[in-house]
Amino acid sequence: MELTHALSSLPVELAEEIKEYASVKKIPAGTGILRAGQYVKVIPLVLEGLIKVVTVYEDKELLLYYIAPGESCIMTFMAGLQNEPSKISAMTEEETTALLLPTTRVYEWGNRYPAFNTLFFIQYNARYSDLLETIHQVLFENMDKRLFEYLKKKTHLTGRNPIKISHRQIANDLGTAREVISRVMKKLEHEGKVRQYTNSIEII
Amino acid sequence: MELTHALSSLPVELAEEIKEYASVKKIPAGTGILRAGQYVKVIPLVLEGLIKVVTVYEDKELLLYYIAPGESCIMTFMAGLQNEPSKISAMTEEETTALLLPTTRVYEWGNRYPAFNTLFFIQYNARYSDLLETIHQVLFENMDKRLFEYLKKKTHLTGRNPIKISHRQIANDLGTAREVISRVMKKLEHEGKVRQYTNSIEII
DNA sequence: ATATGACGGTGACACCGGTCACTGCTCCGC
DNA sequence: GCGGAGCAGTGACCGGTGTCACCGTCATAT
Repeated sequence: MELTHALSSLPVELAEEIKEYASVKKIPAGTGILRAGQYVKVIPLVLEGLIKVVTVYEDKELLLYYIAPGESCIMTFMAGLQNEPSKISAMTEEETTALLLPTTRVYEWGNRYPAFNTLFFIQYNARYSDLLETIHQVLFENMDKRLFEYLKKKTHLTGRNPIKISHRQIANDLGTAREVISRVMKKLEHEGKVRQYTNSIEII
Repeated sequence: MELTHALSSLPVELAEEIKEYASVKKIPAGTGILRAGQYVKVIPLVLEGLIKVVTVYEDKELLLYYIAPGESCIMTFMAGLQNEPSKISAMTEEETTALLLPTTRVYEWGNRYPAFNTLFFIQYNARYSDLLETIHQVLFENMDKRLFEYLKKKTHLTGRNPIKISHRQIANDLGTAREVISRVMKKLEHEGKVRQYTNSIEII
């Protein structure tokens, strides 16, 4: 996604000002963007790539949602707004190019351009919905379905079908143990929903 | 909480305008405010009482969080903003007086008074954090702790200690079965953390 | 007084998922 | 080639919790 397109919903004047003060940065895959407990100085807007957001709890973690191109990590916005430390962690899942907005400017822009706020309200919205869906899955679905949904979402977001990922990775994202993933993967394979190759998994 | 105090963080001019267009309403306990799938015309700001917000999933439900005095149900805001149906349900837990803001005015106010947006950002924040905590509890804690935390929060929010509530109610809120609550309550009682009377529960 | 309905208590049971212990495989670096 | 690291597969086990069946108690309505 190009920069101009990402800002197309905003007044031209504001878009120009953003381009002036924000910087575009290319971030390699697997880079930590935000650690829980950390304070924040920039708000990223993803242009290309994929960021994943997780919550950590007593050495276990859980994938909360992904941030796709055109979206922003509002947790950083939130953290800056109330000057609170972040409750979540974020890292790049793919190589990612992002527009980095300095927090100080962001709040100023919000005051001067009402449309700028709408953008963040929409983001809050999306994240809230994501969390709600995560809750539903965690509480009401069993591993079979959670795992399958996870794989589907992953192929959909990355655009790759045999995806390269280890069982351990999946277990981390779903907040469970590796053995469990092994077991359930076998079951899914048996049901003809997935196929496993060395080093990768294909959805059918 | 009085109306003027609730609006004290806003510019006087805006507060006056709000008082002009919004209406204060007293709602009896147990009234449905918002049903999942419904569209919204007013945004409530709680002045007195307590609203609870739940999500429904295949005839089971789960308490997401409470809305205390001074807070607002941003899900209604969200629903109005994108004209989407609500994904959650809300009802009064206690008799509640609320300030009802007509959605059309709200967006206009957001445009004219930047400070008004901040108020909603803070609310979004609070709800996001609530959801995150709910996720932690559901995924990482067992029933013992979930139930105890639930009771603690309830006494804290209502200000009553022997609280009047049925096992079935609790089970609904925690998204589990009545028998489970019976069982775990016995355990908590045995551990000396709670006491059960006919019709009510006391925390120790 | 009796019937009805809501509530709580309880035992038996099954299932899911977390844990442990161990095996075998592949890919490296030395 | 050898050893170590990381990964997947597996069987055994167990604890938590959802479910079923059933009973006793209490309050209320008829």
